[in-house]
Amino acid sequence: MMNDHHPTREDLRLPDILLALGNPIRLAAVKQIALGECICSDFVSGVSKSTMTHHWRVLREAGVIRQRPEGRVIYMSLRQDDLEARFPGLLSAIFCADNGPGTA
Amino acid sequence: MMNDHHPTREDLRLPDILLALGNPIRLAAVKQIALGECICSDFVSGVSKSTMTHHWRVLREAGVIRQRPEGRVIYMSLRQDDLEARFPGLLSAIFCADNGPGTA
DNA sequence: ACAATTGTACGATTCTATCCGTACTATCAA
DNA sequence: TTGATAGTACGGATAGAATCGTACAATTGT
Repeated sequence: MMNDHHPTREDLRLPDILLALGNPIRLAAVKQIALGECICSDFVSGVSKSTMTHHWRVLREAGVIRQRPEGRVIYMSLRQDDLEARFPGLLSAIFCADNGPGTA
Repeated sequence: MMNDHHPTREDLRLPDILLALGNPIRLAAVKQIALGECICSDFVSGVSKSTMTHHWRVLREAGVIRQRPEGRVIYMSLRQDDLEARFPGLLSAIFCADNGPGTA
């Protein structure tokens, strides 16, 4: 069973969010989720399934994404409203940016 | 002697910058530097001098700050222009934000 | 009921971060 | 030249992150 703890909006902490996004795999994952709700297996990363489970957990526990189990899949979405409320402009700055060399 | 490598503007990488800022001590340090150029010993963190040296290095190598040795001190400043050029709006989003619980 | 699919849980390993103390270098002032 | 100051370098301890494989659980289709 999925440990489905999501922090409340008030409990979001900026350092945790920056740390969660400060990993190339997670940043890429979040960018993809930002384009539309998706399930775990939509994301191709080169790491194993269990490693991705770990990354999804980090993102969820930092409050970046929401996981919604439905049937045998888990839909993931960006917590855009919560993040915008607490850290205005942060997501758009991150998504608009060119990540830099070696981060394609 | 200080290892004074600073990445060029083009070499800045978003994940590295987010990772560098995703630490409460470094985030606080950067917020203070953003208020004006300062020297290492201006910053009171509760950790030792050598630990702060480590944090300054992480910030410098990520390209967040610039270190300018002068006499026996090192002036530190935010690389605001470079960061704004590469990641528009990122710094202001981070500095305007309320970090959240337990991050006073 | 059975098999396939989707993802988690757990343990192990490896790598990286954080942190400290001590020793050192460089600069400045007396 | 001697001493104080500002910071780095290095080695080591501890803790945390990333990764994998295997085993498991839940759901769905046959």
